[in-house]
Amino acid sequence: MKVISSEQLEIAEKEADLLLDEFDSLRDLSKTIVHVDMDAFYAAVEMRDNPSLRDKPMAVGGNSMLSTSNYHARKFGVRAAMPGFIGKKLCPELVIVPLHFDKYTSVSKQVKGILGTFDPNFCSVSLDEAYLDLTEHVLKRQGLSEKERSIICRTCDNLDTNFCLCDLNETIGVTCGEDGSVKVEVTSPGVCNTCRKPIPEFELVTFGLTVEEAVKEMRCRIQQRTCLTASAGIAPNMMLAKVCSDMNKPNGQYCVPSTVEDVMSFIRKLPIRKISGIGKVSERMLNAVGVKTCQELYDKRGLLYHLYSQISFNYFMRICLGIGSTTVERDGERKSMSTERTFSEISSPTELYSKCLELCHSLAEDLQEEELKGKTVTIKIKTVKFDVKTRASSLPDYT
DNA sequence: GCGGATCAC
DNA sequence: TATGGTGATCCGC
Repeated sequence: MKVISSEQLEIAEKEADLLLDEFDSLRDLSKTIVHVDMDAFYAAVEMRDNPSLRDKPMAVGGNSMLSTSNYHARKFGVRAAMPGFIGKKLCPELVIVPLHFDKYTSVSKQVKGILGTFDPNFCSVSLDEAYLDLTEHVLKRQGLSEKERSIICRTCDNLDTNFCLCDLNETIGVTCGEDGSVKVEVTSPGVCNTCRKPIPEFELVTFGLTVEEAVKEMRCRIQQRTCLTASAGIAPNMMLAKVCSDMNKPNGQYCVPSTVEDVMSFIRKLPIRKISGIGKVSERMLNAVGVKTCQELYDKRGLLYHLYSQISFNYFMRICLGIGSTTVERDGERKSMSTERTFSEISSPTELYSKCLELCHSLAEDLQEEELKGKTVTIKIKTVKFDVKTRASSLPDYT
């Protein structure tokens, strides 16, 4: 910063303004993108299936690492990616439940089934997160009847296990009145056909024609099917939608309308850390040059132009304009595959080689499962001091 | 292509 | 007492 003159800053600002104009002229507000995010997913599944956990601070994972915590535990500062024993220190009452991956996978499948009815080309990021392009759905939605926009919901959101917890939309029928109005018909009065438990109180809810109504319907369908809540963000691009899904968490949604004015007033005050891709380190570095909000990315564009690479600078300029990707596409071919394990201290070379061989066999198996070969082999080692070193070698042929 | 780093989940 | 695993990307050589 010291050697950058005010002339250089001015020149850089002009360069930046050209780039900003270019990005601005390519701005696409024609798409409606939604980011859906299950609330405290793993913890919520465990609480659903074990009522005794519901009023306790709890986290899912192990003593070495927590994957997620429930909202009660978060009040104590217990967070994802925190070692379990630290969590216990912050909250001695903390209950730690081991991971049940198979369960999360099957719940995730149920959710994906619902997402697919809104956008068949939706793109999932992980078990609990996905992006959808609802542009098509909203167009189609204008022609949907009231019945097609109605679903059956439990009136109370309690998870009393004495009652049927199946999706009522599969056990109870909805019929259409002669005047087009919607009526509910109980086809299995009192008791659920599947689980044989009494059916709880329910009501018919009809959703409107807007994106926001569509997303409410989607979240409601997810809740009826899985007994879990989701939050969602609606915006003209993926970057903004992702930020929005966090605004009214848990069990909420937020929408940035598709106008330049709405996008700009939303992005202005937003702390840079909220943007996916800007982590702890980038935040600290940007803070150091006086950038805390997205507006300040713009204000300091002359300086950033000099301090960062072309790629990073372009990224920052797109952020301060509120521009992001408008095409949700399935990710392409995988580019790498790896296996790593953390184990207690070993220093004997024989033991280290044997550990390495184990991992090689395991990786080879994984590669064969997807019928893949690799050309660059990387070995990674972590010391007791948590130093990480990698050594890579590219082979003449795939192996 | 390599090694160090950051980031997301 | 003790801090994961996987995949992607970027930077500077």
